[in-house]
Amino acid sequence: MARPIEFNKEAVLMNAMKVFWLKGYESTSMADLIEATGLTSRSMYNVFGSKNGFFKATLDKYYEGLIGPLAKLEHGEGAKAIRTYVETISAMEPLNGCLYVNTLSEKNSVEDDCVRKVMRHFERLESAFRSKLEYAKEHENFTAEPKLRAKQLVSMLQGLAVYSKINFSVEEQKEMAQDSLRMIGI
Amino acid sequence: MARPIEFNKEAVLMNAMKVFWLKGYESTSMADLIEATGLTSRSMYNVFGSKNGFFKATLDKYYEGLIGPLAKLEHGEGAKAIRTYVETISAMEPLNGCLYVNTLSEKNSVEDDCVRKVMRHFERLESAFRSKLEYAKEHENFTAEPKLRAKQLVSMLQGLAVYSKINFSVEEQKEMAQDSLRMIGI
DNA sequence: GCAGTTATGCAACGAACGATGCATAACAAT
DNA sequence: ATTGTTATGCATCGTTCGTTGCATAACTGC
Repeated sequence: MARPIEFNKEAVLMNAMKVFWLKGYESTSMADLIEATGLTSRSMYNVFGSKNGFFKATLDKYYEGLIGPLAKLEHGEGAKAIRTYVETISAMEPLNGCLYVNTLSEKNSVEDDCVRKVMRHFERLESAFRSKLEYAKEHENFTAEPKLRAKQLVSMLQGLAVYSKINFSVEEQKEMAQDSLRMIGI
Repeated sequence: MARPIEFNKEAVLMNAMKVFWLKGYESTSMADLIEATGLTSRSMYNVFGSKNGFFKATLDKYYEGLIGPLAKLEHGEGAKAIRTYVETISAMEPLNGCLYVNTLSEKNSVEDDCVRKVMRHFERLESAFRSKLEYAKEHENFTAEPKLRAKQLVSMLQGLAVYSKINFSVEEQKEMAQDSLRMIGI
């Protein structure tokens, strides 16, 4: 029917995501995105509508790297599922912390729909943790309060994302996550 | 000698700090600061030199609220000192998380001297934790690895600052901090 | 009261920001 | 080959950004 799109949308989103991840939403300019993606300003606006729309699309791209482990956690059972999840996440290279955590830090700068997307993810994660911990309390040798410890797990991962900005080492990150699991009692 | 300054520097810094804290460095404009402080643009530049200089001064203002508990921690002894510190920090109202943690999240947007200031603080905190934990291992009933657990303590507090953006409740924050101390073993 | 010094008030700077108008190019359907 | 539709290339929009020049005001020391 019409002229086809020339660029690879997935590659464009991946490159844009890395820029937002590295620089943050506010301090990433359209010029930065143009340089990183090779798109023209006009094409970006045709496809994504606005800077915020573009950012939202890159959040979805980032989510693609999160949903796998999360789904596996949700469909898993007990402490084992949690260990697997935490080990997977803590082994990821933190290009610049975690894009979702960075977005929370910038929450008063980015538009609401983006913040809500991020918050929903963390709520879903906490809920999954709680569910697995409740199972572990009933059928395994976990004794603490699932609701509180689920919060601790989320908060712990968020803390790691921040800490990685001070002391970046995947090995250390993994070690800290392992120790956290031990402390939490799973 | 010359015309005296008309504004109250401490009040100006306090108001500016709150704006940076709420909105972040990048998305705080000079216009925002003018509105919040009542200063004219010209006076701000006379005193602080630049937006970054102004921000650095507000970081110092924020630090005034941190140095008290930190100094008390450093001069204290063993697990008790750590408990006191964590309880004090977790009882603070997180206007919008923690300004220092927010600054780390924006670390690729703010100038180096500001980031270094923040990083030095967390390094100093971690070092203080380690020192107290080493004492606790020798003279009290603490058994874990001080170096690793000191990192956990810093990371835990940073995690709390992020988590407070999702679920803001000082009571819950205090509860989580208490539980963290329990988990860490002090 | 005059000289020296610094803060303030006002206006405006150039640059960068996000976003858009419009002519043209590239395709599919007929 | 013509028509309809949408992407691209290019120029540029109006705003907001951080920052500054300059005349004047407010003070101290002599």
